[in-house]
Amino acid sequence: MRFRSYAELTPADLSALLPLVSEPKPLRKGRFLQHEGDRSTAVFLLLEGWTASSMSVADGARQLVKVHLAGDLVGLPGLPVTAAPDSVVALTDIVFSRVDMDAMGDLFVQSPRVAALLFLISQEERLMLMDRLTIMGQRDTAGRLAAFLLQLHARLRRQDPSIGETLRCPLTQANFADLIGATDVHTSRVVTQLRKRKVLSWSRNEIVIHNRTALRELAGLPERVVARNQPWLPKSE
Amino acid sequence: MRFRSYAELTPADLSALLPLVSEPKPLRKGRFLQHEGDRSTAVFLLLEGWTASSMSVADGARQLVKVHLAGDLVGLPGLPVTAAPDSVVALTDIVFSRVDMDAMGDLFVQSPRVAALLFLISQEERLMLMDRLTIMGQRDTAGRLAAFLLQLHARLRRQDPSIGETLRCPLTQANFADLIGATDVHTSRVVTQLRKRKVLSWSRNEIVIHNRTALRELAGLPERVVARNQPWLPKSE
DNA sequence: CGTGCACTTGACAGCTGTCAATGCCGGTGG
DNA sequence: CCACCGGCATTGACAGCTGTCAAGTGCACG
Repeated sequence: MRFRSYAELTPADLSALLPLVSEPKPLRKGRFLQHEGDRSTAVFLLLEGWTASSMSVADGARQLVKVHLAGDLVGLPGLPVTAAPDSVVALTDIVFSRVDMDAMGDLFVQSPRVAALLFLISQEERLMLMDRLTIMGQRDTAGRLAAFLLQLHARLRRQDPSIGETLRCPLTQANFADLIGATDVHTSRVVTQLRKRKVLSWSRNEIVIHNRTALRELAGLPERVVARNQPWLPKSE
Repeated sequence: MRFRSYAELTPADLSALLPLVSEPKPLRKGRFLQHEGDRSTAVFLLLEGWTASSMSVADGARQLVKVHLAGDLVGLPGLPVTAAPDSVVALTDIVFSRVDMDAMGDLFVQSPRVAALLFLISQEERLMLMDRLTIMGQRDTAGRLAAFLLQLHARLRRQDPSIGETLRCPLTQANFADLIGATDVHTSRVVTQLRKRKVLSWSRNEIVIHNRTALRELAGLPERVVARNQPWLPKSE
């Protein structure tokens, strides 16, 4: 669970979270959780698997805005608007649950601490988007790819520290291209170069980082360090 | 105030907000509210004027991540991390106030409704970043400029509907270049083209939109419509 | 063994960055 | 009142990264 990154959860906190989720439902790879333009601004909790949210522009091109991992809340940015801004597609077979918004309202009343943690997580999402925006504006394709790999690796490693420098993921090179705003062709060329320079190895579903320093230099952004247990957070109960 | 975009504020709501802000302080144009890397992760409320937050990458290039207007909270994305991720510079003479984080914690306890509104505003910020990310990945400089102008105009118009199609702002073309990830030289060329096509006029501090449809097409993203008075929001009191 | 998806490679064009010089305008000082 | 100055914007020439089109390879799966 994302919450634990910021503070310990008491039993009371955990029970406050329970009403948010209903029964888990499965969905096949390739199916959509939501389409852009949908009137229902639903929120989901991803329980297993990978999803991606994408936004498409006039000429049909699409940008992958975010990759969701198990434990991530999906759809929050659609909350303030009347139509879903992004499509959410399952990159693998997944298990998800719908989040009841009335329960979300109650959460703010009954568990200020958990609400504050949810707030913190949203700020972290903002920061990740700011980083990606900066990278997109200032770095070439190699730098963009490096930055995204580092960000994704950090997220995966938070879930499972035992992965070391290995990144197992269902994303294709075309997916990475959509994530960093490049074409699949050019992304392939860049990957080939990074392989030649022994920065990483990259086979179908497994990427291994060999030279993290080189990736950091390509990316050009500092690592973000999470601040845990902030003193201003409301106490549990 | 941003909050009013989403719901009416009762007197109780307003009084819940008061402890957040201390005495207003002025700051000269060009001075910094915060530097990237600062250990203090402070939050500010901008009361008058314009600020911009920027992130710089290894080679010295910098990306303007966001332009803040009066009423905006500044520094929230720095909350989850130990060092300030962005620098905040005053684009004009400004008046600001520091936000007391303990009061922020109390806000979650004592006014769930206002906390939920703060949460909604953060989701809106996320959405704006997602839009900008998509634009950066998928559109050329003309499209990026168009999209940013539309987004900025919508924000200004929310504050003051009487501005019509005119956009008065202290941003230079070099600022716009940093905002959309282009060089000042190329931005100037694109502005010249848009002028020739009678899409807009652009003089030092005043931009007038003549053909909004053309801008929308260049941008390639739909307009976002705010959903007010959502039923799940906690009631006041 | 055939089919489809993912990836690779080559050739070429175009958008955009870089370098450099010039023009414009408001503010300052003589 | 006029000359100078600095910030901002414009224009030209050229190189380079990246997109596009197209063909080909390799691997997984039925």
